[in-house]
Amino acid sequence: MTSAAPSPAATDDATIDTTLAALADPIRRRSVELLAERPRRAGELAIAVGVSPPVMSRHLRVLRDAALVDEEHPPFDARVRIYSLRAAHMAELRSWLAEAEAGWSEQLTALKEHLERR
Amino acid sequence: MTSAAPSPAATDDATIDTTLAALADPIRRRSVELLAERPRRAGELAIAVGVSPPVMSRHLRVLRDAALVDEEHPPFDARVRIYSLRAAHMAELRSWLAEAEAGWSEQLTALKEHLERR
DNA sequence: CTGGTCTTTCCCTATTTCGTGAACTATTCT
DNA sequence: AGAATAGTTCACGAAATAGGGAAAGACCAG
Repeated sequence: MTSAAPSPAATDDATIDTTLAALADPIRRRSVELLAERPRRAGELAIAVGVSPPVMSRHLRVLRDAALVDEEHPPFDARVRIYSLRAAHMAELRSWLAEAEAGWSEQLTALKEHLERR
Repeated sequence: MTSAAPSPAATDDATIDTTLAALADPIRRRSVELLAERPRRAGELAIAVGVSPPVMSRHLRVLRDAALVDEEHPPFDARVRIYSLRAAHMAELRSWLAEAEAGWSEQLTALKEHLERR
């Protein structure tokens, strides 16, 4: 609305919204799982998850915008892009989960009682 | 496709996929936050999150399909639907997160070593 | 310089989803 | 019975997103 918008930087654009939206896709989540083991190249990921390079590239872009992965050029071959996991913004998701679970714990107690009474 | 589809029960249809997809929406996540405090009626939620009843109803349907919330009719007024949180399928998300984080911890260790060696 | 490799971007179409407004079901109140 | 309430479902069009394939950009090897 106002002309003097805060204009959040692309790197800072990662909210819980974008994090969850990024992880909501099976291919992206699979990629994250693979990257959890060790950093990998884009093409390696494309083959591993079974998608074409263009599709993989776009999914990696989403993960990058969500600040879930980090892109880097290896010194030996500048064509290659090596992707690795960033833990930082995942912590935000974790804290949100923990907060929500705090509320559940109360209801969990009630649920347990309910189940035991059956 | 085939007429004899496995037809997964609506209650059992909750995978991590659907869980994350459900939580990816701001309105739905806000609803979950509100339900974490205490169970609420559908209309109450609609007003709280600032959406029209039809929209709220649909979002609640998504949360219900994801097995994140539970619907129940109160004894005093059968028109009302009271929604409450279900913790069960969220545990799946938590375990997935923990698994992914297990992979990160190794990389964090390696990173620390790398930084200390410089 | 030329060919081959790794990855991304662009154009296009198909599918999904969101929100609005009207209509509908079920239930309560007078 | 008749009107009002609580909530859901069914139209519709608008917007975002996913996938495929062609082509471009950047780079290494001969």
